[in-house]
Amino acid sequence: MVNRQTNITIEDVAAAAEVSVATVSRALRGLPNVAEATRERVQRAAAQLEYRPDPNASRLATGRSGAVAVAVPVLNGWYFSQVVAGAEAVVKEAGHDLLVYGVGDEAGRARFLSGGTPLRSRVDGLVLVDLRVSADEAEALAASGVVAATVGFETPPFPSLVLDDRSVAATAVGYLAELGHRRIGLISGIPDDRQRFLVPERRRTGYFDALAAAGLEADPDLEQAGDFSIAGGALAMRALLKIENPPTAVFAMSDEMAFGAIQTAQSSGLSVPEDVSVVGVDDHDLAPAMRLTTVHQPVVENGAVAARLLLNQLSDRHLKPVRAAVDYELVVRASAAPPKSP
Amino acid sequence: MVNRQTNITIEDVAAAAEVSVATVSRALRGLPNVAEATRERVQRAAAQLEYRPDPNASRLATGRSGAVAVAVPVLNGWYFSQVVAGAEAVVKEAGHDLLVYGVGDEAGRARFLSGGTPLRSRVDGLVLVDLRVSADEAEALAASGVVAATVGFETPPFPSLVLDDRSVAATAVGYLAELGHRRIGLISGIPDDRQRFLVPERRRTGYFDALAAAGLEADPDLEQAGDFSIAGGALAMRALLKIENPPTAVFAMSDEMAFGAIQTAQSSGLSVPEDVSVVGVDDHDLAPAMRLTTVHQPVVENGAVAARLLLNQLSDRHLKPVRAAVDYELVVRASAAPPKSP
DNA sequence: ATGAAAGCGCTAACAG
DNA sequence: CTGTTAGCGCTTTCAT
Repeated sequence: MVNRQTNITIEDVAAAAEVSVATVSRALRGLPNVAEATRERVQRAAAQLEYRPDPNASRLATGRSGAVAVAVPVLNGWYFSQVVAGAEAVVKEAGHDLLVYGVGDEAGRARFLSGGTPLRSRVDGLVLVDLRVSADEAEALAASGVVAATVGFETPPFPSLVLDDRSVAATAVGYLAELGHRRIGLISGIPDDRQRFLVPERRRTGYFDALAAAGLEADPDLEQAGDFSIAGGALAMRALLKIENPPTAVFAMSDEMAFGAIQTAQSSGLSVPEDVSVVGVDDHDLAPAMRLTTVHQPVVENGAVAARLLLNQLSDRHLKPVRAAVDYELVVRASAAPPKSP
Repeated sequence: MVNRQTNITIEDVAAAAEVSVATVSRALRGLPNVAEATRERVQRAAAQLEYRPDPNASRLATGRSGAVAVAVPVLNGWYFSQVVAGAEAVVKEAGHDLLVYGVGDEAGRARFLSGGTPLRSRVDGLVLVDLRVSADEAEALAASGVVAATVGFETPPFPSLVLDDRSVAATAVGYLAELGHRRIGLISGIPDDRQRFLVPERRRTGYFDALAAAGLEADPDLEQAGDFSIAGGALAMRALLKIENPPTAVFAMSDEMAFGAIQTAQSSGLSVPEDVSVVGVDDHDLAPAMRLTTVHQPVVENGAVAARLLLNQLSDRHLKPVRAAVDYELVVRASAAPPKSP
């Protein structure tokens, strides 16, 4: 037995209120079948003793943890930190704890989902952000009693919040095409990562859709992976500017990559949008300062909505899982303009 | 009793390995006094059954939770999300769970620390980021058995990681003075928030130090609160540009505020650094793209170091609390230059 | 409406 | 080196 503080337990309260522990338990949790007078007496005693139920004991007894986790690929990407913040507010509001997992690479993801990390009885629910879950994994999760809500992709047994990435990309690229651009570059996601992260693939499809709709033909040279980071975007742009017939406009799948692209363009002596136009996705906090034209999505709210979806499912496990859609909108600022006529 | 899955318990493993539960417990936790052969048999059985110990049961039995929490004022500020990310990696590496708390306003902070939120037995330790803790609160925390590590300020009984904010500010402002600026504005923190957040006050002192060292006199009109946000920085800059004799250079206490300031300057038709110089603090991911001259600090590492400090204290509670210092360094980019000669 | 008592699954003395 | 057993603090039948 570890040396621990003497803490007030339910028995102390029971003694003080001169009732049984069972009654204390009922009274404090607002359960029925407790005389009002008794309840008040118990509450007074509890308050007076500053009694705080031990969460672990009640978790053990009930099988629920009162905690939910949010798992993201990385914790310090802008998008993910916003989503986590949104989820945290809702989860805390509902009186649960929030665990966070930065799942990182593929190995981490698999370990996380497959129970190597024993999620079971650690959390009641899971918000999975942009993490692809196979049907098997989803089933395993469900079987181990955790319910999940996903944002960024659908996972059949669970409620999910999705952004129509294809249309988002098509909107951005369509805008560039309308402006008159005929060579539109693409700064996409992580190379060879289809397993893990569906977003890039879907935005890529939207890019091709928009090109086709504008009667432009795709050129594989026009695509560079940017890793969803500022540095990655900068590198991708560097590569794009080096090709034989460089693009006059670039669609970056995230604002952070767009920022990197702008940085590269400027340090290569090109001005944006005069020499090259750039459009991103997200509407990052800094997009106004960078005067970036981008497709807005309500990132913080994404986290909040996902958390709510999860909480609903938690309170009624037989609820039919819903599929919610994220609203998005093109925000025109000053990083895209018609191409210079030669 | 709630309807729960039939999960594999330690008894199942004991039965399979034909030993007692105590032996299973010892074997699996790597405790001494277990014959190697027995240990292996137990491990095999556990693996075969896919046994995962129930954390709640062991928490209840041991009194420790295997989890630590990190509390920050807000979750979606850049600095804080980086710190959280750094802490998460270390904490997970050590096999603990990480809870996050966005403590927000003063009320939230007080509730959080005073046990209204029963932290006790929820987490073993706490990383407190830029949250001021009174001696009483610290004592209460310690008494309830949680150990904390703090970053951004010192809290006597606990280990802490501090940045010499005064010198940081003096470095930035001194640089501006050296460049020849004589009217140097200050974009500071949250007005009337001394209780909660010490950073602004200390950086403010450094600002005055540097002015004095350069033989410049302080002018109250030159200070504006910026709320540590981009929008706040933008507003503060707007105010600064409106005063009678506007500054030729501005020191913003954070890069995000500096970004806001740059944005305002530019949209007012001023160019940076030709018309007005701006220096920040942090070395934000986007500082290179914004060409911001700033004082670098290793933000992610701050979180990692704090987490390590905590973990050390956790594994040996009689360790003398340490006080670690953050390294910082002026990074010169292109947002500051000598003032225009009139 | 209330109480007694049997667990929840695991750990830690204490014996052997 | 291993087993027995008594809790950890709370919830939940089942009686009353």
